[in-house]
Amino acid sequence: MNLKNIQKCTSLLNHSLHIFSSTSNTMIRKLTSYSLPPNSTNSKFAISNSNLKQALLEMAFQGTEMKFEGYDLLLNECVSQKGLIEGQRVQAHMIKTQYLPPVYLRNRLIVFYTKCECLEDARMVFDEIPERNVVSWTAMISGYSRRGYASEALVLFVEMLKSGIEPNEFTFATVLTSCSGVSGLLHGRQIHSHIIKLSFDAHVYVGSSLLDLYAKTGWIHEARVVFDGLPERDVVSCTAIISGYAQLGFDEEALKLFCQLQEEGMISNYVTYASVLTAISGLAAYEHGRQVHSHVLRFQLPSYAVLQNSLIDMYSKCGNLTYSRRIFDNMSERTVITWNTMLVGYSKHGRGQDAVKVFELMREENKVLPDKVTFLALLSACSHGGMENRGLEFFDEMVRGKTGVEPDIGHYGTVVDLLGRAGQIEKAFKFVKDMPFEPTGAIWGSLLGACSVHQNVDIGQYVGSQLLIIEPENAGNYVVLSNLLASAGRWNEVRVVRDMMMEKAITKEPGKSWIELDKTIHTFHADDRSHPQKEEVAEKVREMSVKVREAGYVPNLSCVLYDVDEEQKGKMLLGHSEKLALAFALMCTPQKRPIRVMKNLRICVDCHNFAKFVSKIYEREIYLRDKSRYHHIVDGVCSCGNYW
DNA sequence: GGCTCCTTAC
Repeated sequence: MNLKNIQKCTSLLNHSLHIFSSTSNTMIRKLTSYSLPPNSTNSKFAISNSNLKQALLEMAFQGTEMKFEGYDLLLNECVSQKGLIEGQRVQAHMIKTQYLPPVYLRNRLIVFYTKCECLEDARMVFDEIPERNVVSWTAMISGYSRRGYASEALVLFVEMLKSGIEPNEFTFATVLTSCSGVSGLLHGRQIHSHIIKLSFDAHVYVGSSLLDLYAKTGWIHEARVVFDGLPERDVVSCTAIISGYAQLGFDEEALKLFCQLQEEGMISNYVTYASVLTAISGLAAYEHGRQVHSHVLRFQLPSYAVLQNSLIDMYSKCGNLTYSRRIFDNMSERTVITWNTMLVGYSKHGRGQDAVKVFELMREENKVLPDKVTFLALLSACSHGGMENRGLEFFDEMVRGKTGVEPDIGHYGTVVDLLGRAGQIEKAFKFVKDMPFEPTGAIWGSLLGACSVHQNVDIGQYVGSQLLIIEPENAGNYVVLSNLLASAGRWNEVRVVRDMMMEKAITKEPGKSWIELDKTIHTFHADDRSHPQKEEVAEKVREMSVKVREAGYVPNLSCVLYDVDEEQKGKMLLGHSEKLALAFALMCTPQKRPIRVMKNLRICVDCHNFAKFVSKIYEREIYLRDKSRYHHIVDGVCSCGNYW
């Protein structure tokens, strides 16, 4: 567009200021301020391959009279290209040529503005529609909901009902996404009955949205009922229910359903794979993970960052950091989650140096800014990797406002962990007392753990008493505290703590371990009597126990929290689920093959020690993943350095 | 013309 046209366009737009009153003054002022066309080579339309659209746009800029079809085409293009300036010009053109757009075009304008993240402008258009129809309302509700303005969306939905416009399947599918949290469930239920009343409950999109809402608020059973009741299923509804299970930690159910639906012919998309990979990561079901990856490669799905990120996470949680890093290195566009996932991977594997290197790479590239999670992962990597000073330096940078991320309670917690792990109990204790937040159960808990490892009974006793006030229901706290007191011979206090525990009838989350064999998950509970091969497993454990004792293993009886005699304690230790899983793995896998055992809680000291002996005697590499990190045990030595 | 599912940390 030449200079003459630019001038013409500008003066025409300036004219519009006083001519039209149908659009509010602020809007006109805003639009006229955009009246200078951008350099046409920079314009998104300049690279658009449609000559027609280009011609139309230039006509519009020059003030040529336009009709419905022209505006329609242009706005459509503006929406898909997210061309904010171009779209504003199109609206400016309507104003200046006194064109009064029908509802249809005004709805297009709402969509255009919401897609360009200009919600206020969208609302202005919405407010000025003389006869709003169901599409106008839905478009505006969708705009609010997409941008995270849930309550605005709900308010508008209620206004819509009051105004007498009846919602349809589009409206319901949209408005349900604005219901989340506890109050969301309440609204969701009300909307659900409305849906049934108006007979939209058989609609797939509505159903997907509805079941997703139930899943997100924790009502997975209701979600499943909605899913099973759908007359037809599509990828999205299937993904929603799989993801629902995975998000709530029902990993086995998620994976099972995925396999079942796949057999029934479901064609997955990248969201489905990302969702099921979350479950696979939780289970560390390596064989399933590899299979999903090969599916992704075979079907040549485009390299969506979301999918790549979940693959990185899957490999890291299945113990194969090399593959994680390979995918990471091959990515052309990394998001902050990509970097975080890689950092978390190194952190969980105790590879602090590598984590710091990745973080430095992130800073050098300077394409993506670190966020809260980045620093959480970085600090925890320093902590697990024994890099106390490096961690403190990073934290100091945060406190001095040099990182763009303000430290929150979570970051303070990792510093407590860092100091405690390094044996600086007093410093850690002072840090907790001086920090600008009220200490949480997690923070006292990590400090208590450190006191226990480094045998600081005095601070430990104080920390423990604080912890029992905040988290009286957490059995683990009682166990650690009573063991610490026992190790110092303070038997009376041990008795008090144990009595408190019994009195409050605290139930510990049942420990379980599992392994994957030929894509089947075998789960073991302590003293398992349910596994079909329980006899052989028990026999194998006895055999292992004899062999490791010969090699110098001594049972650590303090890991038993029940008040029974020593012989009984020894027997109970051998019933721990990770030992059963280990035994089963030795029985069922060929010699020399690495063993991968997963545990839902933190591994106990005795089992850790036991596994080290097993790795040496049976010549097996053992990958042991517990709740907080990875233990890679080779020839009797663990990557965690005996501290976790 | 306006719909649904999405990866990291606790």
